Amino acid sequence: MAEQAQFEELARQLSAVGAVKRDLARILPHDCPAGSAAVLTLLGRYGSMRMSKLAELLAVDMSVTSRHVAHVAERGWIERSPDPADKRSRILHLTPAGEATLQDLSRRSTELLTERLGDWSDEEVDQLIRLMTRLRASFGDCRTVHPRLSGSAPAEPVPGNPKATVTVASAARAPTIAPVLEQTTRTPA
Amino acid sequence: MAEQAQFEELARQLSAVGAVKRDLARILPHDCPAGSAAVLTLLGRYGSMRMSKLAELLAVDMSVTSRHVAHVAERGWIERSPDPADKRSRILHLTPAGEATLQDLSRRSTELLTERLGDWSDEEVDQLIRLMTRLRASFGDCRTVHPRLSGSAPAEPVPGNPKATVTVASAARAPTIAPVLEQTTRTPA
DNA sequence: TATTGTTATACTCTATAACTATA
DNA sequence: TATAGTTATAGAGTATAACAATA
Repeated sequence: MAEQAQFEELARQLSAVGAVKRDLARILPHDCPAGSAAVLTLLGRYGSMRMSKLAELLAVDMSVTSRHVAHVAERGWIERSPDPADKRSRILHLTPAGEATLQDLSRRSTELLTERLGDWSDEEVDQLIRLMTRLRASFGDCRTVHPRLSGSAPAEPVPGNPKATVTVASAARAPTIAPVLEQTTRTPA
Repeated sequence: MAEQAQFEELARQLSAVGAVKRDLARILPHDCPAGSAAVLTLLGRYGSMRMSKLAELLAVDMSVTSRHVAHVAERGWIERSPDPADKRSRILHLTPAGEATLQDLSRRSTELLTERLGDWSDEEVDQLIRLMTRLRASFGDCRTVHPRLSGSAPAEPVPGNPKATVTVASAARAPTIAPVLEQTTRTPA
């Protein structure tokens, strides 16, 4: 069990990591803000899905997701087809233009990270990824995705079948401090 | 050297960590948004300093710092005394009320983190702190503070003299991809 | 002329709440 | 009644640019 001083330092680091995120956001195309990039990235990684799934993955409210999705749809990067199984739902999927944009995004962020983290070892990057994944999981992130198994393993993209429609298994976690932790991404109406 | 897939995963984790930050922000008092909390935390940790130093530590533009500082000053948590050495500057320092608020903030965040990270070991938390610190440093964060020495050690508060006015040693780093990386926290006018 | 700090403006991201269409 | 998604509104955070006072 860690001490108070450590927790305060961790809180400080979390607060300060915003500068890194903004640096990463600055290299995005002008018509593709970070929210749009996140939508494209998740659709590219996990394949077609419904709004509610995407909201879960983005870890933001459905209303926020709706805005981001509308933005990328306006630019023709995704399409929203009706869900035959539920007429209230829409299935989101990347268009070829969206795939192209995604590739551009990937190229840009990889270029920047290659520059910035040139002196990091493979293991160090991996460790940071693992710890951040675990951090999110520890925060009761029921939106943390386990595409294959709902075990305690960190979220990974579907390795061999990245285009399969995701079925998110909610991580079973009993919140203690925040008993009203939202189990959905929805604002109670 | 890490691979592209790792960098993309890291970018994804950075994007997703926002949910953790928002969780942490939700427990703040209603009149103390995250920006104010950051100001108080840094003043408490590094002691009295000028606006420009604080902007450096916050890793945001001076104009943003000015707003945050105005907010906490309005609530009587800090005071802005004139700098005898430079009449343009103001020295920021916590008031007793600010110290009290800071203690409250510390208690709240510690409580939440103790809950959420109850099953983390001391070493794991430490490792995450180290990696995040290094991440910020790698991003040319010339605002990363090394109160004592400007070596490659992670930023730590001044251990024995937390109230000493900080003198930030700029991390010497030659940006390559972004040659116009701001060496100041200032928007070019 | 350059620097410190403030203010005005605009943009992004977010949550809350109210609404519709469907289940 | 409950759920999926949309939209309107408000709040926080940020950057840019223009400004005043001082160096």
